[in-house]
Amino acid sequence: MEQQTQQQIEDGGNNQAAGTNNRWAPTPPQLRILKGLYYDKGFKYPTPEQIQEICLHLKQYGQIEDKNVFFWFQNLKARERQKLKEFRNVPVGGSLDLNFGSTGSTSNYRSTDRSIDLNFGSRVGYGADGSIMEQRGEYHQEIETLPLFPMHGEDIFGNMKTTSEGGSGYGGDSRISLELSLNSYGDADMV
Amino acid sequence: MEQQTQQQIEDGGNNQAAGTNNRWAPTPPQLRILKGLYYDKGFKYPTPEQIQEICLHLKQYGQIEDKNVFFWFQNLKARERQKLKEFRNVPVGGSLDLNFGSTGSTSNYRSTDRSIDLNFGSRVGYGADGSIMEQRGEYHQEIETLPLFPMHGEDIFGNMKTTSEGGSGYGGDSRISLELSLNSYGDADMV
DNA sequence: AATGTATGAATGAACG
DNA sequence: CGTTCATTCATACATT
Repeated sequence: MEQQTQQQIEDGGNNQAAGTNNRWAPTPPQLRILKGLYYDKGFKYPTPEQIQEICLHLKQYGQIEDKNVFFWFQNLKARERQKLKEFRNVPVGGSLDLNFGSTGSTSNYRSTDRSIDLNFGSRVGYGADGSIMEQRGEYHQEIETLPLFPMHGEDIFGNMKTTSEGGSGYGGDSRISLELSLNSYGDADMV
Repeated sequence: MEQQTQQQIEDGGNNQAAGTNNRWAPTPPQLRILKGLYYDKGFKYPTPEQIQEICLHLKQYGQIEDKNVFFWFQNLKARERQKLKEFRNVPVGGSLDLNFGSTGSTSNYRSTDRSIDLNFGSRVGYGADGSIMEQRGEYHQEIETLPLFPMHGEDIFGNMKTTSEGGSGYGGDSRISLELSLNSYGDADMV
């Protein structure tokens, strides 16, 4: 699969053919960066703040909004997980029986028992140097202030950024640095 | 739809011309079964488990993967919706027969069981166009955890270094630092 | 060959 | 978050 011949119509900035194209499509550079974050950095759970940072950075490579970044991560996570699960042998059917669950059926427990750290401070933490340190704590991230933005609407983010920084107390410049490793992410995908 | 004038001559079996042919095409038996499920059984929303079961069953009729089944259902549903939509815009001039082709069993249920009756050998004649009826809003059958799978499976750089907790992962890891060289902010690297 | 059509595949967006 | 919808891209055949 992966037909790469697909031309993503990278409107190098804002080629929005007025009214014709509403759907955002990542430009190659944007995609490269996003993939770099996701795969290289293992950065999969960006907080609203981080989404903004990323989005802001990606703007120089083409038109893009916060929600696009948000969806991009959401979709990738969802699809990756889906793909991953297809392995379990899941016969359980009338015609295709199963019986004796031999085969290392990877019991994917959602264990709530983690003997390790309890000091989950799931909440994002900003390093002193300004780098963002975070990553989901599994379970349910109860980031109190996390609004879970999307949902139809345009300004989903309108409320989170802007003025207050919330508890971070990190005003103004929460600059992040993306150390983009020039990997061959660019698709150039196969086929 | 399907103005069956086309005889998609897919080598009824296994055309895998190594490397040359990547795109899956249902073999006649597979197509017959799939359509039977969709039209006869009104089976339109297979769960991941059911998809696997169907796929497994169809394997005896030719090479096939879960995602193929997944896409098949997705596309069929989408295209019927699309067609119905078009109908509404048609300048109602002639005779749009809204055939309610209830080919036999009207079982429009979302089987609460994982077993799918693939043993119906009845050939159906769904040559008609949108004759599908609504079925949305059905209740969900909470089986357990659901997988799914689509999406490309490219692992080009398969770095995935991160935690990849996959499911139970509660790695202490989860701590990345997003370093985005902001220096490129001013850079005019427009695509 | 060029054009049209059916359909597999991919993915952004949105729902519950 | 898992699932579904909407659009679009890509490609195999079919048609003329």
